[in-house]
Amino acid sequence: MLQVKNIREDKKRIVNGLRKRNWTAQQTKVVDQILQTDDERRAAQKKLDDLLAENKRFSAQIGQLMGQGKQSEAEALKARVAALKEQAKQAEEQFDSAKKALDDLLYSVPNCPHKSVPKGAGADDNKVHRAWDKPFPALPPDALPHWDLIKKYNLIDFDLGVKLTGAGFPVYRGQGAKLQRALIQFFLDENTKAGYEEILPPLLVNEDSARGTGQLPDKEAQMYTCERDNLYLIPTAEVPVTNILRDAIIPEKDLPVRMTAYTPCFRREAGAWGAHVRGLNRLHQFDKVEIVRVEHPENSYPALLQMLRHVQRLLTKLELPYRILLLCGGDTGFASAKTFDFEVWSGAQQRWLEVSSVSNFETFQSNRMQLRYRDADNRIQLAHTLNGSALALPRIVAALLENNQTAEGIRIPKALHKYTGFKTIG
RNA sequence: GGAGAGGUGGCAGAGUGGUCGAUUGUGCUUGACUCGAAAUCAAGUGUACCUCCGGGUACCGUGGGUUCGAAUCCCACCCUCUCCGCCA
Repeated sequence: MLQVKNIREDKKRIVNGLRKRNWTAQQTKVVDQILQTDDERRAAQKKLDDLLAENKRFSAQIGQLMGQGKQSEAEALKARVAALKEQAKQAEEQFDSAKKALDDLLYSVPNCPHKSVPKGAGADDNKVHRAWDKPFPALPPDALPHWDLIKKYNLIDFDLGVKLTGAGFPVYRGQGAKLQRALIQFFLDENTKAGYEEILPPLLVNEDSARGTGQLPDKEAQMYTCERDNLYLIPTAEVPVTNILRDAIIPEKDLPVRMTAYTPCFRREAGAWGAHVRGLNRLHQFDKVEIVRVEHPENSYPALLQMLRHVQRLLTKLELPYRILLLCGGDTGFASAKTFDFEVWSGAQQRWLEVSSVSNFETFQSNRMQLRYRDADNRIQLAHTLNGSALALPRIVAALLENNQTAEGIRIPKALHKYTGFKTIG
């Protein structure tokens, strides 16, 4: 969540930021409401603190008097304290309600987009950051979409998934399963080479963790829950991996922290179903390798670009046509200040598929989870957090299958040969 | 699942109603000694919020309660460890 301090210091910047998310002038009034509520909270806290301080002084006096055996004087003081206590109770109620009102408001406001983020309402307003300027792979006119290729070569069985679990839970088999494993290992190896520590985290997280990265309180509908145990199935590795550093104070010399993790991801995705979500385009369970960084604020935007270059290298090695979009304000995720999406060209579907989203959250997550570093002057500051997919598997597989189909089978890119153990599917 | 023990500062570990935000040890930082290091000595060393920048308040697993006063007493919950059972 945003820091009240920042809103207070630079309200204009925050309001302008929200306008870039296509907020109306009316909606941005919440910013004033926050400042006003914060004033109320501070006043209430001052009042409460003063009353408590007074109470404490009396209590100490009573203790002294009792020690000296002056019972009657002590009793007299007790009577005076009783009135104070009533006031303190009221002050506490005022403080609690102001605090809660403030938190509710803060939770409802998304991150302020970076100054380089364009204004816009949705996907149509995104800017192409890097276009694909080479030709697309030449496919025969009867090229098959991946859902047909999957059947043809018996790589993934959706019907079996329905039998075992339900729609959106595919069963990978044979070369399909091996391709999955190969990609995971390829990504992890590449990420490790780039300096990211490999993490294998739990797939279930508790409430604190879900709140830390911003899945709670709002987006509970997105997650599968284990209510009996009050746990959540992770929608992305970002959740357990970033929360590793929840409530931590990192010495500045240990920055940046770079981590990578493969996990299955579980998403309920109550939303549109139809042609665009056929096959591997949208699933309830899918595999993803994630990269997470914790950075010094001064270094977070250079780090974001580094992550971009890293993901580009992965796609280049996989020989996939891709483009990079800079998301506009309206399309940028709630917690993010700046997001780039990677899309690969899906030759048979003749459309771009999102395979990675790389974001800088600045202090939005770290403020929520108290992820801090100690600077050279020994001051404690919020760190910046970033993450990105490197990469999400299903759509990578879709593009690989579609773009590389030949009469003799599906060609596997060279970089994967040592992982798959085969050069073609078929 | 059953039985027991326990959750206190980076770590270890005291503290069973008042001057305890907390003894002590250790670690860490700085200084002294030293050619340098070790050892030794001295000082410092939690977090958050508020502030008239003097200071104030809260936090001893979490939430309630008793009391003028709670780390300490009471209630509920959560978690960890040990043993048994089950199990990859």
